[in-house]
Amino acid sequence: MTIEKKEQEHRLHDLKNVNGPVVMRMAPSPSGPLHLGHSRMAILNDEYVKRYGGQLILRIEDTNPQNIDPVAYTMIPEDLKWLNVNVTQIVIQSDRFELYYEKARELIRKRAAYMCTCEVDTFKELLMAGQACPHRDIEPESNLEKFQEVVDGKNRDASPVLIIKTDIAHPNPSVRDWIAFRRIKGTHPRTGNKYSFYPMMNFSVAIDDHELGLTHVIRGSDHISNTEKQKYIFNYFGWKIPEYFHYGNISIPDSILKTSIIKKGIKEGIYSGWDDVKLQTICSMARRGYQPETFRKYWIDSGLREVNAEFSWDIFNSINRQFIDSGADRYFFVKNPVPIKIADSPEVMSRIPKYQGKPERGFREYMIKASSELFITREDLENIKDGEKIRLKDLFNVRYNEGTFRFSEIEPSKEKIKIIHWCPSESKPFKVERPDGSFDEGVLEPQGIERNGIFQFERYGFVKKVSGEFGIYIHN
RNA sequence: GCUCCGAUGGUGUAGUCCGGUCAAGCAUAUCGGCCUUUCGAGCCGACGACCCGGGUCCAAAUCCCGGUCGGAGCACCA
Repeated sequence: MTIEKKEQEHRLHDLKNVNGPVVMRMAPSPSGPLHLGHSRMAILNDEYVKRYGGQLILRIEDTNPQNIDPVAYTMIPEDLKWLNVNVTQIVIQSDRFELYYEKARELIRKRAAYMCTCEVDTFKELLMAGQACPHRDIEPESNLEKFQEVVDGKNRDASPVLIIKTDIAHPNPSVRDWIAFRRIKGTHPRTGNKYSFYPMMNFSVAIDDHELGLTHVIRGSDHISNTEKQKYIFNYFGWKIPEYFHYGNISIPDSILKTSIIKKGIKEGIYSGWDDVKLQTICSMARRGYQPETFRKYWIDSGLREVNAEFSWDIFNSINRQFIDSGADRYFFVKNPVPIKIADSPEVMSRIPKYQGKPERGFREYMIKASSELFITREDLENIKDGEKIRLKDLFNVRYNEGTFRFSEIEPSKEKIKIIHWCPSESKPFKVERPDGSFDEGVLEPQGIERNGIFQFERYGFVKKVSGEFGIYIHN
């Protein structure tokens, strides 16, 4: 009997209620460029649109002028392009304020929304007690008037809000009569000072999800109660509610993802910019040598569950390794180099394959003079025992005795001995930046100097080489 | 305060909706071996899991109830 292993490909589960093409969206706020966490929703949405056909809308949610960094308007589409996410339409919410106002007026006329000028604390207290605020039953005409006044920017001193009527006794207090618009001070990067009464995310999202014809919305579990709130809008208008799926949040260890912290860090010089190696922004990870395919495979493999999970750098790096390994020629980089002299060695030509098992890729060749000086890492030197024989990879064997290396033989030993890498004396200084911002300093073999790109430095790790003297560590 | 969700090996997951093909798949980690020279890449192999209790059923990782544990979110950010 032969046991056949069934090859199981990781596959995202199907979406519910798919009838024909889907319309989906991703909706980042433009507080900065996209990061690793964002890439998940982008790729997952993209995968489903690829599966079913349809539209993928990028909707930039810039309805809070205090939370916008203008660079995001250009960086977000670039990040998505790099991730190979196929956006079919871009919608910017700040283009649509008039639409939101119009829908708000309709809701006021339906007695589904009202203007309120209660103090924040008073309003909250009433809500917690399940009591209506005195403004709740004011006639639509009066509300429309007040709404228009605020939209027109009159009565600057008060802090009016537009509230959506839901259920004042709803078991979840946060679902009870929620705020749809509030006044925000500050200049909007795209609309300037034209508007000051801004829609809350729950309002603009509900309107746009309908107006843009969304069929399926997948988003984080942090939106569960928002979905409930937004459904009130759909019901007031009699709109068809999209199919929602809420996935669990992924916590990404050892990462800095909060744009506010990143911006502060950039200002203070802790980070060199959005693409600083210490950050997990898409632009940084791209610069560091991560591949777009890695993001996609990782997120598909992780699946789409309602449970929260933890991101695994081990697995992510392992996937990336699969994508970069075959393209990465090997070179010797000796970190913390120590020059050693080999006694009694003959002149030898060392011929090292650029890629093990693929001679067609070529060789690195070095003529090593008799009794030459070479570099090895301090770590290797410290670990050599007196009397030990070791192999200098693709060169010859040496024996270490009382502080001196003596040539032993060219042919590889039959017995197992330690194999270490080395660099010829004419190697050049080279620096590698680590993901924590520290630097490894050493020497790189001469033939590795000219070429830039992704390489594996043997026994060290994969490095994205950006110049003749500098590279960025990717992972081992 | 309230609402919601989940529990599969060290880690990340597939399977759970529609119970049998699951004596549980994949990946990663670890360990071992192999590449007639990478301790760190690659290839091969091994190890290793269905939270607990009860119920339904011929049959439960899968359905129901209880418990325990864990997580998340919300109240003028998105």
